[in-house]
Amino acid sequence: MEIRDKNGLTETEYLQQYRPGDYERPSVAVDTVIFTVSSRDADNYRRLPEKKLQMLMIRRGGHPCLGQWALPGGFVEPGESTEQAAARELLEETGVKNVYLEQLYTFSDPGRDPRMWVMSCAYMALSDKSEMTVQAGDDAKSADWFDVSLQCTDAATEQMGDGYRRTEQYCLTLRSGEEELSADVVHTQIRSRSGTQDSYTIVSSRGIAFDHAKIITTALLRLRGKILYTDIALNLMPDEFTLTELQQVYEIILDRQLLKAPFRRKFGILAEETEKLSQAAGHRPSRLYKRKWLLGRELS
Amino acid sequence: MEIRDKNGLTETEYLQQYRPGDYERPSVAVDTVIFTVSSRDADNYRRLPEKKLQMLMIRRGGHPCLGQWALPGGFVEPGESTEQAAARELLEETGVKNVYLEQLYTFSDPGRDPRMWVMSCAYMALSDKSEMTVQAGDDAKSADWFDVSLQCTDAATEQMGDGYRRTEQYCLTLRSGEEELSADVVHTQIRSRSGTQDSYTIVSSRGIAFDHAKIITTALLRLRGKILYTDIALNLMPDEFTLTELQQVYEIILDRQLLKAPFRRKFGILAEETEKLSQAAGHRPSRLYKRKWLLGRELS
DNA sequence: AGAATAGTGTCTTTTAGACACTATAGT
DNA sequence: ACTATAGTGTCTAAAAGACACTATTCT
Repeated sequence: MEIRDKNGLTETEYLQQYRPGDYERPSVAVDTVIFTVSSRDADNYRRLPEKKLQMLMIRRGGHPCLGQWALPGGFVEPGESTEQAAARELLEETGVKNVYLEQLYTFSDPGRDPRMWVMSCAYMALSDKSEMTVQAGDDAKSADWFDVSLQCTDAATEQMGDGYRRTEQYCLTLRSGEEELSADVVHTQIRSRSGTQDSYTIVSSRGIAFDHAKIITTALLRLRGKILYTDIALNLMPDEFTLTELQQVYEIILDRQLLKAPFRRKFGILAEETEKLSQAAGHRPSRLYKRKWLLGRELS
Repeated sequence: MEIRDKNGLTETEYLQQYRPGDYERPSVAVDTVIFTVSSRDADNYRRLPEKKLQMLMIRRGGHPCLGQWALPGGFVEPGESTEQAAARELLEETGVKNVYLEQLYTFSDPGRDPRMWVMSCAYMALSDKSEMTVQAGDDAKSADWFDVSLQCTDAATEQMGDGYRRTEQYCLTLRSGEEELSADVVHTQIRSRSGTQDSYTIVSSRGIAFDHAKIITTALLRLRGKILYTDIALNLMPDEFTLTELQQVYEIILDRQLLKAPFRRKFGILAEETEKLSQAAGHRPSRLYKRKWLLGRELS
């Protein structure tokens, strides 16, 4: 680079003399919503085990939000990307590694952390290992899997002169043994010619730290949307699985029943037959499948 | 809050005595890819004007990347969200306001800015006002609209033991009068049971500052995907437009021709008839439409 | 035998793709 | 009359939805 700026400096010279200003900078954290699917045997020996969507939360051992549950996460360190930070924090705080990780959204509302200016670059992780070594972190923290349920309790659209405003109310519930956390989150969309506004507002949050109910809701809605046109759901499956299990995973994520035949036509291409059959079912055994990669193609 | 932590402090007391640590923090910038559609009259009086997809770039007046072109953007200030920062910078640097704005991705590779640790929370904006008051910013900066073209020049998928690696090579070209900027960007996807990696790499960049070629490519691919199942393309249209114009916008974004009848069946529901007809065409005039809001529903 | 799930066949409806045909203003 | 676009009709192929039927294992 031989170009010189108005002070007569080349780029190399400029960089050598460059001193960062001392304006205020935000802290940048990463927080990860990590989903898994658990199986619990049914009461009836004939029936298939019941599946549940679960996510990992960590109990806070200090202020703020002491005693509440937060997403695994932490601050990004110099020299690493947010993605590396998310993977590192997941490993440090919970022992989880080798998972599917995708950037979700960056939350930056001023005041989302009462201590100081903190942005959170949120990630969504998917993993099949229900029996992961979830090791508690350092001080008085404990990690636990929570059953997740997100229900749309109300939705309304009102026309405005030049556009509309739509509000969707969601009730998020997390359950783990005794513990029951919940939050009401309202998603407001305003659309008009003069702009757009999309905001999630936490109406009430019982036991969920910071704005993490917002992050979890965003992750769940993203997951619901994406399993219909990508193969990410396969990251939730073990090495070998039956097509019925795959369908159950879709059903708990979408929170609705699907028909067997059309499901197999559409999503069967994500799986490849093995020679094996499921063992010791109280009924006809089922063929086991393994993941078939889409090789960059899209679904449907 | 009456709960006390291990030091016996309540949350209020804790927050009062809290002092942020002096660990290193990144600067956080916002950068916005703003797209518009321009019309240029054809040589033949009968033919429709030709449409082009355009985006706004700003010439850098200082190091680093002096003389190259960068996305409009700047640093997030205390007390504002990234979305507010993106809107503010867009207004300050280019005079553009009231546009559709959506968060794109947060770029955080260490070393993406040679001066210091800077993350960029990137936004995509869509607007119809081709005749926006694009006022140059402060020092020696100039803003200009560039015609955009993104072509996939090569794609390959190679199977790996337990998964695959796919690489897609894109050639991005930006043209404005004399100025021609271009970059080759490779999108690599690695998928396997033990994780996922998605990276954009800038192979070469001619005239585009920092990693902005990456951001632009991401925005274009997002736009291509989203116009097929949302109504965001309507943000690129003026108040009144013909269905052929709408189709042209889809065609320049997708970079392929569409058939008229199926296009109207699928996307015609995004528009509402007016009484007016287009004027002074060298052929049969066409009905003008205005935007019809989807009211939160999905397309197709 | 009976219960529960596994797996497939097929009918209908909807949507996408392709193409041809008619309509209409301006020169 | 001719040109270029406007707008619609319709045939075909593919995909989605719904449901019924057969198959198989365990108790």
